[in-house]
Amino acid sequence: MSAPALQRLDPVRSTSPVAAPYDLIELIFFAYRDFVGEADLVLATYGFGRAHHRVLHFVDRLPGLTIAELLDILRITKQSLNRVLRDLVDGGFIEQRAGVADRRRRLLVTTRSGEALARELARVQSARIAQALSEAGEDTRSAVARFLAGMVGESDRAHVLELVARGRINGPHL
Amino acid sequence: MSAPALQRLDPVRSTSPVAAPYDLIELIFFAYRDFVGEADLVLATYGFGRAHHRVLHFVDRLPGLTIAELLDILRITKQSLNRVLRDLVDGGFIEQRAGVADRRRRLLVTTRSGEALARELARVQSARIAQALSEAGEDTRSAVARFLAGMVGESDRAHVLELVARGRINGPHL
DNA sequence: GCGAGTAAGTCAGCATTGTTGACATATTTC
DNA sequence: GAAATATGTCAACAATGCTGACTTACTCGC
Repeated sequence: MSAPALQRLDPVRSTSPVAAPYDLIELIFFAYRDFVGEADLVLATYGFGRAHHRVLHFVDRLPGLTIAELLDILRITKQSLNRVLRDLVDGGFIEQRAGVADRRRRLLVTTRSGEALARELARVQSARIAQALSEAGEDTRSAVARFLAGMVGESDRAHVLELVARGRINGPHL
Repeated sequence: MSAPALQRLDPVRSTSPVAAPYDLIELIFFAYRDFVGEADLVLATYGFGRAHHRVLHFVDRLPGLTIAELLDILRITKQSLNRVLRDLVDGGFIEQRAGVADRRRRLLVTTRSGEALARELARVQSARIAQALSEAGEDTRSAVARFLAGMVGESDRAHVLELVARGRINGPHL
């Protein structure tokens, strides 16, 4: 009598096909909704949107990034990118420099105010992450990082991990 | 000599202000990009987008959901919701029934084909989650769930956890 | 039963951010 | 010098958010 009861309490071990992890699917939605929503409020005071945030973030983290690399990270078209990049350049948040070895390339870097905005946005997102980690227990950090890395498409995973590591060795800005 | 070396290896314990967890910020972006991107491919074959997915998902998980509850979950306007809901109703994926106690309410339920589509989408997302969990180690599941719950805004957290639990007691569909 | 409040639907217009297609410019490479 | 490459740009369109204004149907309190 205890075996069937246990099985009922643990759907993951029920007969195939396996039950979907609906709790995680939904928590990812709610977590992401609030994670980006908070940054949106800051961005709105500058007249920017999420698209601007993504560009500013990666340029800040990977100074000297080229257009082609950025397109590869964001997976959008150059027309979409150019629209928001123009806003950031016109607003004095990002500067473009001609490439050294190849002058066709535009190396993107943040200006002083671009760096300040990028850090302000990182700060509010960091605070939320730090709070979530402290609630979940500090030992969950590496588990969460491994899980998130595993969610990235296999064909792109090595590239993503390389980018994340590249940004990190530039060191913390704060 | 070992103390400063350790400190350099653990920026979280460095002097305030604390270093931002850039790796997690970026992994959240890449993980979410690929998580929803895969479902988008399936949705496109039906002529639907992400907005349709969200509606279909929650109606499938919480049968009898009202418009007001759905608006509260998705945090969009009724005009935006109505646009995609109409597509789903016209396509025969969702049905509306008059409320029992209050006939002004529309109780939303999935049709047979709506349920099938919702499950197909849940299946591809489940596969990615299962793979990420197995790579990260199965013991990471609860840590990830706690972290994600902690990322939800505090004012909405109890509500979100209640919704996730409510969906769960309906039992796995597969 | 009547008036106020509530749940939902709708019309019109607009902003952001994605798309495709076509073409231009500057630079490098062979 | 020709072909390939990196980037920019114009135009049009689609998906999905938004605001504001108004309607319909129903419930509730008196």
